[in-house]
Amino acid sequence: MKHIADSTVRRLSAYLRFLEDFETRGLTTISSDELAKRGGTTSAQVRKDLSFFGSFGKRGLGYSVPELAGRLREILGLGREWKVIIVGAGKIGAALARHHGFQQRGFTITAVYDADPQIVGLDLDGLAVRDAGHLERDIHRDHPDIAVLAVPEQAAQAVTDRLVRAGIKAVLNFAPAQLQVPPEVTVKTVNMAMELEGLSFALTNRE
Amino acid sequence: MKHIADSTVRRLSAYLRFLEDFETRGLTTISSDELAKRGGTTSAQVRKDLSFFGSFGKRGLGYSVPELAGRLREILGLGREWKVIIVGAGKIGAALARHHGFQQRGFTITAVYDADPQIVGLDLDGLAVRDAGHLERDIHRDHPDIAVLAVPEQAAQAVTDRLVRAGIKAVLNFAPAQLQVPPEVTVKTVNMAMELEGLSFALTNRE
DNA sequence: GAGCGCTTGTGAATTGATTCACAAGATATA
DNA sequence: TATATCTTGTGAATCAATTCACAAGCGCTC
Ligand SMILES: NC(=O)c1ccc[n+]([C@@H]2O[C@H](COP(=O)([O-])OP(=O)(O)OC[C@H]3O[C@@H](n4cnc5c(N)ncnc54)[C@H](O)[C@@H]3O)[C@@H](O)[C@H]2O)c1
Ligand SMILES: NC(=O)c1ccc[n+]([C@@H]2O[C@H](COP(=O)([O-])OP(=O)(O)OC[C@H]3O[C@@H](n4cnc5c(N)ncnc54)[C@H](O)[C@@H]3O)[C@@H](O)[C@H]2O)c1
Repeated sequence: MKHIADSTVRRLSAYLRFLEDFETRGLTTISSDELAKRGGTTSAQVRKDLSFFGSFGKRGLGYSVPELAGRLREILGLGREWKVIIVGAGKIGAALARHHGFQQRGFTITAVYDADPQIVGLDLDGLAVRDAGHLERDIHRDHPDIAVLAVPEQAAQAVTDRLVRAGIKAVLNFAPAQLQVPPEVTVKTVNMAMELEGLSFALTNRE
Repeated sequence: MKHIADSTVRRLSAYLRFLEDFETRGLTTISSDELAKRGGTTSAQVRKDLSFFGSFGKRGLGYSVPELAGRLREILGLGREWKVIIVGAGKIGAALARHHGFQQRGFTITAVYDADPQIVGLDLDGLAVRDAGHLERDIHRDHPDIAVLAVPEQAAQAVTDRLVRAGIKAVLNFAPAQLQVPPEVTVKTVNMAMELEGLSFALTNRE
């Protein structure tokens, strides 16, 4: 398959969210223009994004809301359950573990780990924090798909190396670090400090 | 000034982080190539990024670490304190309020708000959660620079409208919503569901 | 079933970002 | 002062993403 840009995937994800909203409001068809308005883009962009994967619309009519939603779920790989583990049960890790919004898109948090004996064993809305020493054993046994990294910056690379060695192929990283991984592993980093600095730049260099 | 791409600003932010690391390790000069290796980019990219703002290096030598760090702080607007308020003191809002990592870059959390009377008054590491009803009054009085939005999706647009009307010009949004704001307001959205879906896509469409 | 209004799908054109490649400046050495 | 070595700064070239623009398809009406 042709290479798909990251920005395209993000927009597909946004389109799906809008479609689900339209679906609950009982609408059955939608045009690329309505979808674009909702997502702050253009109708040509919407059609181009979809065209990488096939043609899902009807000329003169638009797209069937449930059909397009289904296609997008398929494209994004949301037709199955993904097992997610969280490493680091501190402030951000605990907030994520107790967030139930990911479940509805098929991301199930199956385990949470920490290295601090004070934290191991704590209950996070029904999930007991496990000992990070058992990470490898558990990964070999349970085969989680995605690891969320919520440990301090200094520990981030070392924990990543352990995860990768144990077979993890996808990491969502919250530490403000540029992680080194082999090419078959995908990392997405959420760097809040960087976002704040982007705002600082915008406020400073407003013309 | 010429328009600067978002991706450029993010890289500048990353360079600054590396420079600070080099600084603590006692290094005094660095080449664009070393900076590039550390940030997973190329030396030409580093030099091009910097060239938008001036020429800070010495041919044959590289860049002075403390000087370049200073210039980057200036460019990013980090030479001052930014007052940040957090709206929504739930799981994610509380985690952010209790995170002390933003302070060292000059982002001071000055207040946290919530609409739930059960939550108003709670102490978050020394910050008392204020009543969201006082948002406008407090913004007029304290002039915060940046608002972090950590309220449920359904409340996000309404709260944003209130913030914008009260004069806020920069918003860091954690709700999975595409916020509508006038052009003089900058919004950055951290959408974790979208990041997870990006990983799902990568795992599914691996060639 | 011809004509009209609407919207898709997609090559072509354009705009934007990254990479190339090299002249020119800086230091060091003799 | 001449020469060798290194690395910047930047136009030009390439690569990538977005926008344009329009032929073609679909449904509706008469
Ligand atoms: N809290 C926030 O709002 C926030 C915001 C932005 C970025 N971050 C980043 O997220 C990461 C976590 O932040 P936090 O505020 O949750 O910190 P925290 O100190 O509250 O939590 C970190 C947890 O990781 C655990 N840990 C340390 N080493 C470990 C290891 N090797 N294996 C397993 N667990 C380990 C610690 O015991 C601790 O419980 C940091 O990198 C931080 O910079 C946090
Ligand atoms: N917790 C997470 O890990 C996580 C992850 C991804 C995204 N998010 C998003 O972040 C947002 C907050 O999530 P959360 O898990 O912290 O939810 P939460 O329910 O724990 O907290 C939300 C808080 O906002 C407050 N609130 C509601 N309306 C308000 C208003 N009008 N003014 C001020 N405060 C108001 C509520 O009282 C509550 O305390 C949501 O949009 C969620 O989708 C959270």
